Amino acid sequence: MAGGKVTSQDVARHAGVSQSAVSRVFSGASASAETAQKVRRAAEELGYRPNPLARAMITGKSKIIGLVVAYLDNQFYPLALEKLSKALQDRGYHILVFIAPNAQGGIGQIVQEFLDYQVDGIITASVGMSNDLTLRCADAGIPVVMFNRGQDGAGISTVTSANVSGARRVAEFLLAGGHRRIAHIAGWEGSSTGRDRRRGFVEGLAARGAEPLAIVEGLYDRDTAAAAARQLMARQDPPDAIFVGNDHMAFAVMDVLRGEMGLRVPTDVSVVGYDDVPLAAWGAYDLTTVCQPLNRMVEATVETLLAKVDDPTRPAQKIEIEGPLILRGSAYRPEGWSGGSA
Amino acid sequence: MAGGKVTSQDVARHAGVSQSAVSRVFSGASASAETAQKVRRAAEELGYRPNPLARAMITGKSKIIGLVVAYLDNQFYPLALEKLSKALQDRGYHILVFIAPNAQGGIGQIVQEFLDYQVDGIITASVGMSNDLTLRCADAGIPVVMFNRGQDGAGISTVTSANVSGARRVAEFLLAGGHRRIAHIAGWEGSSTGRDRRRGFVEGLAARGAEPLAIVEGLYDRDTAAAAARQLMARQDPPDAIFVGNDHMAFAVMDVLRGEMGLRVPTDVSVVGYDDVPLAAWGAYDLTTVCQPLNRMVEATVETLLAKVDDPTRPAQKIEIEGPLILRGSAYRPEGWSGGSA
DNA sequence: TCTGGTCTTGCAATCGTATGCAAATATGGG
DNA sequence: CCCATATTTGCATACGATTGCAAGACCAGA
Repeated sequence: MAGGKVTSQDVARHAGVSQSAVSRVFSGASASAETAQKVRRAAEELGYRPNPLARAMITGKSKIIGLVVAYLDNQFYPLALEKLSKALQDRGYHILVFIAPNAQGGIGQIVQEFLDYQVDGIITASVGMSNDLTLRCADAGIPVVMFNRGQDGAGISTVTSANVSGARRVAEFLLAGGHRRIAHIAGWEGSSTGRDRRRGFVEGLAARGAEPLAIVEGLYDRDTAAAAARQLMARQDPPDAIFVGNDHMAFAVMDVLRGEMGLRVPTDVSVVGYDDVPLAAWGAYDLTTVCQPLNRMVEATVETLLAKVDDPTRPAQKIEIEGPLILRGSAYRPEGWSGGSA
Repeated sequence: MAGGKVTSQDVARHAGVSQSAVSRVFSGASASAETAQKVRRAAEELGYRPNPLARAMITGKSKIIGLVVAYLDNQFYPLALEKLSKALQDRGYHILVFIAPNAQGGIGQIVQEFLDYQVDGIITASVGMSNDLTLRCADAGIPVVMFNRGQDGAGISTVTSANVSGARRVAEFLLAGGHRRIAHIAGWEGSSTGRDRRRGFVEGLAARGAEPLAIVEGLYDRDTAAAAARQLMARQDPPDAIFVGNDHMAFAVMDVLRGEMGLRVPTDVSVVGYDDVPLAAWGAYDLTTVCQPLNRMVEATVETLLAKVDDPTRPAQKIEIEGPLILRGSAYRPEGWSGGSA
């Protein structure tokens, strides 16, 4: 209890066994019941805890997972961070977190530091990795899972929601609501989510013989999205519905429509978002949106990652999870729409 | 470039020097210019990077800071996490993050694991630590700074904003605005911020010969705050102004007032929050609130912590930072009020 | 050229644990 | 009761760095 550091040596002496015996007891290797008993007892009395760093040096396993996150101002990611963290904590892992800098090159730096610390695996949340980086990780035997971001190339595991079909459902929903001038404020085209949602939306309209009034880039950024909204509404034929690439931008759009332009939502314009962050359910926005099933995405991410930590020969997986359309007050709700099943 | 791990031994061989020479070059110890040159070159060619775990074992310094965060659904904390993280990254530190479980005992567990990993310091964001825990850390020689949470007892450093004076200013502001029935939905009384804001508010009113209409606990929780708002407005003499213990709860209160009860803010009721999270500036809420100067708080936190990491003999500090009242549209703004200087 | 001092450098021990190997002990079958 | 086999245990080494110590290299002054 007192003093600083108790080592396995100390425990060994106290228990009258060898240091290797202590090590074996704590690393789960075989040991007689009697020895285990003595060791545990001695450890208890001395307040011994195995040193994970020393352990990591030998085994190569640090019980640390590296996590890179980018946009913490979008409420979706703090939540993802929270749930990922908890899920990993529950399984005895720890999290080394990096906030990704905007600079593109920065991610390489970060991965390198992860490798330095011998993390057992890496999760990137909405952050892209170049191919040579993924290669470096594979080379070092460190599994990577990309969360909420798809990536071509067979080497890398990804977990996303079903963005194409989700966006397609939005298109159907808005058409069914009688809207005829439907615009889209898209996410960043450099991200798979941005591209997929856009594609699903266009396909959904096309399947019913319609096409978008306009598509403007929103870059997942509030200011850009707000500007996009102003641009759309300044047209001679302004949209009667806007599908926005995520909730974070949708809030900005609603602020512009209602605050700056005095329009009513959904009476004048219907707005639909994507993500279903908690804020979307709050009274001030009451946003109709496609749910990304965070819990299941997190579960799948952790599952996939740890499976590959335990067995590095596992092939990469691309997991896609369906989420329902959540009907709220920001978009006209046609008769008979029940929220689109998951 | 190829293969897995390059050790200082490899570099030594490649450069034709001893392994200790390599170590000295990379740990900043003295070495002749010529040797340094050879070593760096060899390291470059082989792609060598010092192993921080091995280094930590000997020096005891891991370049890791432990960070505990609790309420990630309150926008203030993701931002704090982001800025703390960036500030520490910039100074060459890494962050081991734990999401605090609701259970009180959990924090002890977490601190223990931090100690296991030999973190160089600990930051707790809005998380309390019992005295025996702080003692354990001090005992292990690990500095702790509490962010946005005060604590009695001389042993522990804290960084907060000036909650008492901030809340006092709110009281003056609301009185100056002609409000006479002013209620308070308080934060959790178990936290210093909750207590200080409440106290400042009461003192501010008292200084002008007024007293609060009512004070209800909000526990920094949306649902609880919403219930508190309903309770207040159900009175025979409902408040004409509500000072809410933080922005996160204030949003819930506004949702109730406007959404459920059809009241207008600030015409029917003025609402003032605390924190000035980004969402407070968004059109849908446009919340008058006291700013917590996040950047300066983060700077002070990191500064204080690292100073003590470098020099463990430094005494604990209690730092308090003033923040201005931000005037927006959720509260009636009396003539001549300029926003209350910082 | 020799002496005294400062800089460099290599050797070897160390941090705390895991693990291969061989010796010792326990177990079981005939 | 003995031999073959299975477990358990301790010894010694390794992981990849840092660091005290002593020996070697170097420089300047006399």
